[in-house]
Amino acid sequence: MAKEVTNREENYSLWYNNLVVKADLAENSAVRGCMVIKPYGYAIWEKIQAQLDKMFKETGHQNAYFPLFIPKSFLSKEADHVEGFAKECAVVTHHRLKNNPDGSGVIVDPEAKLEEELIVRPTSETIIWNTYRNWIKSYRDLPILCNQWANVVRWEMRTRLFLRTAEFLWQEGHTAHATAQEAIEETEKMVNVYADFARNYMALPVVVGKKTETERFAGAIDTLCIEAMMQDGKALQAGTSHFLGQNFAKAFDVQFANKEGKLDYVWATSWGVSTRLMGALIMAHSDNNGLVLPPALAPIQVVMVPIYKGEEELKMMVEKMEEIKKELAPYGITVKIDDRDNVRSGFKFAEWELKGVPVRVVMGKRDLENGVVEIARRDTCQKSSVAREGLAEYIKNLLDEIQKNIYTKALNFREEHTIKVDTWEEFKEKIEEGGFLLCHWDGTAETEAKIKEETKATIRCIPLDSHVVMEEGKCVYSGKPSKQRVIFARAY
RNA sequence: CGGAAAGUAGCGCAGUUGGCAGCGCACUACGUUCGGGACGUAGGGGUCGGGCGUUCGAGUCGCCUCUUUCCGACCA
Repeated sequence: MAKEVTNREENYSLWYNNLVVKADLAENSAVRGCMVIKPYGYAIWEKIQAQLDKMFKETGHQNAYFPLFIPKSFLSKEADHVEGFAKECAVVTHHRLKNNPDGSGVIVDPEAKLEEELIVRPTSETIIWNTYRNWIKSYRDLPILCNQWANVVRWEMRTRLFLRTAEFLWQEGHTAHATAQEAIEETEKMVNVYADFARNYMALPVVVGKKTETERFAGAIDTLCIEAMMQDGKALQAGTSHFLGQNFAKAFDVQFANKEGKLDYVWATSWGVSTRLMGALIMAHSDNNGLVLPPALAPIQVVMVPIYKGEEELKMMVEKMEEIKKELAPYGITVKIDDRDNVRSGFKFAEWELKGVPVRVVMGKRDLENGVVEIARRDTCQKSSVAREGLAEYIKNLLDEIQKNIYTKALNFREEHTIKVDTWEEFKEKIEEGGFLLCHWDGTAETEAKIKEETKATIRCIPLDSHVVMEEGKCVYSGKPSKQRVIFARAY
C-alpha cells in the first residue's frame, strides 16, 4: 500500500524522495544541498528546456556559453551586485592537491595557491559583460541577444529541495542594447515569454509584476517577475527578468559609438528561470496519489498497461498496443507500453500515477472482445471505457482537455485564495490562512520591512497585468495614500 | 551563527526498570497468483553516527564530539 500522507508538506518530500524526481542530498556536509536528479526527473527538465529554448529562439535569441569560474575582481566592479552575492559564493583558492607527507590521504598543496581567487558563478553578469566589452564597439554590433544554459552555485545557509539548492540548473539570458527603451522592451518581452510558458506549458497561472526596490535583483534598475501560488497558499517566484540599465556597462566599461558618432554606455537586461520550476510543477499540481504533470511537459504522455494471463495473452496485448502507439505517433504523442511481467498491473497503475503520466490506457481480454479500452485520466482520476475505433483522436483531445483542466484548477485555486484586505487587523488574520492579499501600500521600504517583520509576508510584486488592482486607497499599514494594490504573501 | 529535534539493516521505524539486535517495506529463491500497490514458505543483510566513561554487562545511563532535519538570519 501507498504510504498514508496527511498533509502537503509531507507529500512534497515523499514525492521528491520517492521515485518521482528524486533529489538525493549528498551525505557529505560540504555538498549538502546539492541534488541528484534521476532520469525521469531530468526528462521533465529536458521538456522544460526544449520548450523554453524554442521560445527564446523564436524571439531572436541565440545560445552561448561562458566560463564557470569568475575572477574575484570581476565581482567587485558593480557595487550592488557584489553586495547581493558576496555572502553566498564558493571560492576556488588552489589548483592542486598532493599526498599528505604523513600518508593520510591528500591535502591541498599550499604551493598551488592561485594568484587571484576564482568564484564559481552565482550568476554570470560579470563575466559576460567583461566579454561583451570586446564584442561591442558600434551601434551596428547591437543588440546582442544571448542565452546560456548552465549550472550556478549559491552557497545558501539553508537549502530546500528544488526550490533552493546550492547548485542548480538554469538558463540566463543576457542582452545588450543601444537604447534604454529597447532594453526595457526586451525585459518586458522576456517576462511575458516566461508567463506564456508558465501558463500554457506548466499549466501554472502566474501574476506578472514588478519587484519592489528591496526585492529587486542586485544590480538591477527594475526586476520583473512571474509569481505563482502553491497549493499551501505560499507564493513562489518562478522567473525573473531584469532591466539592468547601464550599471554593468559602466562597471565593465562597455561603450559603443552611436549613429551620431558619440560614445555611450550599453543598456542591459538579464533574465532567468531554474530547476525551481520543477518544484513549482510538483507543488502546484500534485495530489495524494503523486505528481500530476501537464501533458505539454510530461516525458510520457500516455502509458499503456496490459491485463493478461500467461505469456500468449501478454504478447497479444502488446501487439495491439503497438498498433495504437503507431496511430498516436502522427499526433506527436509519446507513449510507453509497460510490458513488464514481473510486477502486477495494480502496481503499475500506482507507479505511473505517482509519476504523473496524464493518460493511462488499459487493455485486457474483456476489452478486446468488446472493442474498447479503459482510459484513466490522471488529473481527475476518472476511468471510462472508450471505443477502440477513433481512439487516437480521442486521446489527442483528452490530452488537450487535461492540459486545460489542470490550468483551470490551479487558476481557480489561486482566485479562491486571493483577497482584498484593507485593514491591518484583517491583514494579520488573513495572512495566517495563506494566499495572496491584495493591499494598498505607501510605497516605502520602511513599511515593507515592518510588515515583513510582523507577519513574514513580503510584497511579491506590483502586478502589471491586472486592472483589478488599479484603484486608489490607503496603505494597509501606514494609512498613507496609494495608487494601486500590490500582492502580499508568504513566500518560499 | 542562534533555538529545537533526531541519528539502530537500502528506506521507514520500535526497542520497557541496563540483560541474546527487532518489526514493516525493499532484496534473493521456490510455489500459487495476476481487471487497483498479491500471498505462502525459506533466506540474506547491523561497527546501534563516533569517542571516552560508569557497570559483571550499555542501543539504553553520563560527558564529549560529528552529522542531519526543522525554526530564525540569507535567498531564485
